Amino acid sequence: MTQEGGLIAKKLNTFVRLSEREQECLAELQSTSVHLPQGKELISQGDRRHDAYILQSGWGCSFKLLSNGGRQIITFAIPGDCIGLRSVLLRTADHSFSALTDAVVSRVAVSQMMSIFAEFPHLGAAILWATSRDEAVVVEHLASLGRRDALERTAHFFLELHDRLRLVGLAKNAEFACPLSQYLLADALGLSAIHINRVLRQLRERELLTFHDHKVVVHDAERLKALAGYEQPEDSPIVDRDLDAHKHRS
Amino acid sequence: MTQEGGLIAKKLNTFVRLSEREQECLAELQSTSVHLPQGKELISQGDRRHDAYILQSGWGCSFKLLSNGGRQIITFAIPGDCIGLRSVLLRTADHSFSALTDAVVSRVAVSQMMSIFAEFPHLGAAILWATSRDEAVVVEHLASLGRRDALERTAHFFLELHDRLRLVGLAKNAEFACPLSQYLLADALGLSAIHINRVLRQLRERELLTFHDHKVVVHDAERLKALAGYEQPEDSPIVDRDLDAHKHRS
DNA sequence: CGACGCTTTGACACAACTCAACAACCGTGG
DNA sequence: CCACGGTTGTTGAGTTGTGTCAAAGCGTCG
Repeated sequence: MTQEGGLIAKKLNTFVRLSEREQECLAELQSTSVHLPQGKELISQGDRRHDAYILQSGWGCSFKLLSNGGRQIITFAIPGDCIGLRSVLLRTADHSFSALTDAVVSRVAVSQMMSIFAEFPHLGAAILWATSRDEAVVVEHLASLGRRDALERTAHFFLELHDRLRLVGLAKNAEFACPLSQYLLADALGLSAIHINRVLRQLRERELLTFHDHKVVVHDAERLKALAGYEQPEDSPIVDRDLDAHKHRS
Repeated sequence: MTQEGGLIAKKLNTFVRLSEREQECLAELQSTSVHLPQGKELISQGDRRHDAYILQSGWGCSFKLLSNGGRQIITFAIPGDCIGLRSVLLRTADHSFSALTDAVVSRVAVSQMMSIFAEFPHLGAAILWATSRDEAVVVEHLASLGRRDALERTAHFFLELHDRLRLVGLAKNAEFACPLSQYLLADALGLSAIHINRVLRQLRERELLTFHDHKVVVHDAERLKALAGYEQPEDSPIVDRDLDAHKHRS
């Protein structure tokens, strides 16, 4: 509910309860905001060194351009997500990021990130948790591309997106706004746009899910989950004792 | 060359030069070693809480079992790799890990990991770098599954594996030992074992690469890279100044 | 020796791709 | 106001890459 510290604070609070000072630290990180027009490329594959960002509002996507002419979207970024955190330590960016809608981001320098770990290890751990969760999403995505057919894959994608949006309060129970085109879905799911269209029709005809007019409606979550082989992630907070264990050692 | 600190030290040294004390710290982490027989499952999908490990010798793989009966191998682990580091903070393991050959690992508790970040931030950053690099591999893998055909995908896989093995000194210039079966390749590359066989034959007939008798020989690296659209990762060390920047701030 | 795991090959089936055409829906400018 | 081009969505017909099924070859090991 509290917006102090932005949507990322809301997300991290799911993991560990953040103290006043940690909330403030998060809020400070996001004090300067940059506006990105739709289509703007924030990070480009091959950039020599880049910062990380926190997405305040709008949607984006990180993707790779392949030498065979294809494009693979790694993940869509929604408000409250960290951008480029994974690759700040790499010498060159291994992927691009661009804004899919008008968006607002806050820049976070590598040095700021390092300070957080030094001064607020608790908050640092929460950020690492969010990063782990993001990577778990990427890994699920990988499994989808490798071993699920088009229908399962598409169903799984929307269920996952739904859960992520819920974490930051951007989805109602069975419905959410979704500014993606069928071309974008295709590049994310490793299919052709034409086939995505056919799959969406099937989902609609089976009365499982509707994707229309930038809005997704889940009509039968249970059957959809069964079809996709979807397993709910566990977002319950872990006990703080686990994180602080190292203080009491040796 | 120096084996102190194990193969992981060799790998991390590519990133930043580690001090004596940091080397010692790494060596201490690996002081206790556990032997894993071939096929042993070290981490199982759904485990409630698990530690991280460092793989000393042998090969392993992390994978997901899907409800549709399929299996997707996320990544193969080779000596010097961290295992399960990505998901230590998650409440339940999102994937399994098992030993593909007889193997030796060292267990690293979460609390030990946290202490490293507190006491040896430099070393912690090096570990984060290795983690980032591993994730970059996963992301490339994702792009392969989504947007490369069977031939490109297989070629790309072997080139990447070759580079990873070189980082820990386990590959000669054009040749390396590889204890994988065609079934394992299939589950990693999202293909059927039968089709993998056809692809391998094609690579052999085109005199690009041979996979036989647990040994891979690269016959024409240049043409293979062109076919796969492979881009060499940059492993040059970044300047230490970047990492230490936060010490001199505010 | 036979049993088993892994590899290899052929014939056929099917999921997903490509090409081509058209329909709906914009915002823009005449 | 309507005509317009551009983008996105929809559908059909034919092609192709990859999966499935079946069977045989070959090491290895008990």
